Amino acid sequence: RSLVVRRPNVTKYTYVKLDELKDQTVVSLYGVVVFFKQPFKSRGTDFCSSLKITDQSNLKIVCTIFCDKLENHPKIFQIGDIIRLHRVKVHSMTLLNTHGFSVVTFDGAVGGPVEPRASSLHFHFDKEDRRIVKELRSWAATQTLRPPLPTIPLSAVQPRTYFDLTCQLLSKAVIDSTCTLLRVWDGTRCSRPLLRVIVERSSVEGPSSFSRQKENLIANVLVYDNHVMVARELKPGDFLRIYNLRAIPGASKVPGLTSNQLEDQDHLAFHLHGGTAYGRGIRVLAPELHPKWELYARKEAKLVCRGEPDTSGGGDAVQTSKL
DNA sequence: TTAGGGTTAG
Repeated sequence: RSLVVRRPNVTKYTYVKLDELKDQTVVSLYGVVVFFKQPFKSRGTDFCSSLKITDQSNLKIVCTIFCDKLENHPKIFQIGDIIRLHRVKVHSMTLLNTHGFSVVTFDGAVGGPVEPRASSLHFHFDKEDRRIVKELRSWAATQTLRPPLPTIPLSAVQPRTYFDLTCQLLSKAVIDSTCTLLRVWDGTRCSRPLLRVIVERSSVEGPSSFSRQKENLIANVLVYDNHVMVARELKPGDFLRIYNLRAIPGASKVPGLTSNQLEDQDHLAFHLHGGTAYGRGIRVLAPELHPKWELYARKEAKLVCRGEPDTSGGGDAVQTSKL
């Protein structure tokens, strides 16, 4: 009988800076995200994540990740997120994932918890990683890495603008092969009236109607083309960030029926147009990025209901669990 | 292989 002593995995990763990249080599590195697209279906067999990263060398390097499984793509939610890439290959000053590739991301906020968001089941993470993340955060804080679009609440949305929306999906409905309706809220009331979109009850996933008070808080988001297949995977109750969403006044050219075309002239609809320009896309948010719904929603419920109890039965104030 | 950032045009 023999005793097998399993040595701990002592794989030591060496991380290079972006000004140390040599063509055709396989490297591991840390960076700060300065641009990203959520994974989108390529014309080949894989999803594609397209991003640009930087570090203390101040170079900006494009990185492209092809992977057939969505969950293996980097979990990036905003400009300034920290990313760690293992085994990417340098191709004429761009990076491509290669065999054995793995990725972990972190929020970029100085002083925040260093919580790894891994895209693989097993990953290495130790004190040294913690140190590098903190170092990169501090450096990034001295740079100007503002996102091109702010994440703003519905209450601050202006017509004819593009913005990122953090919200909860309440229900969804397939409208046709190129368009899906997402009914969402973020606990704030839009300063403009919201367009109503009427769909067949049978096509709705999730509740098909809500209390009148709640309806006033629900934004109808029409997602088109390539976003339809991402929308298919979403479940009512999911917390989402929708990138490069566009607020459009008026009921014209909205597929399906709206309640009253004339009356709804100035009502806001939200369109997620086809394509991935400007990082346009949808992402389910990691739990640590879930907004503080109780605070938002309770406050809003008071404003809306003026202290009167909600009539929907479930209560409008909090929707933290699956519906 | 695929994409190779830089607004749909509903």
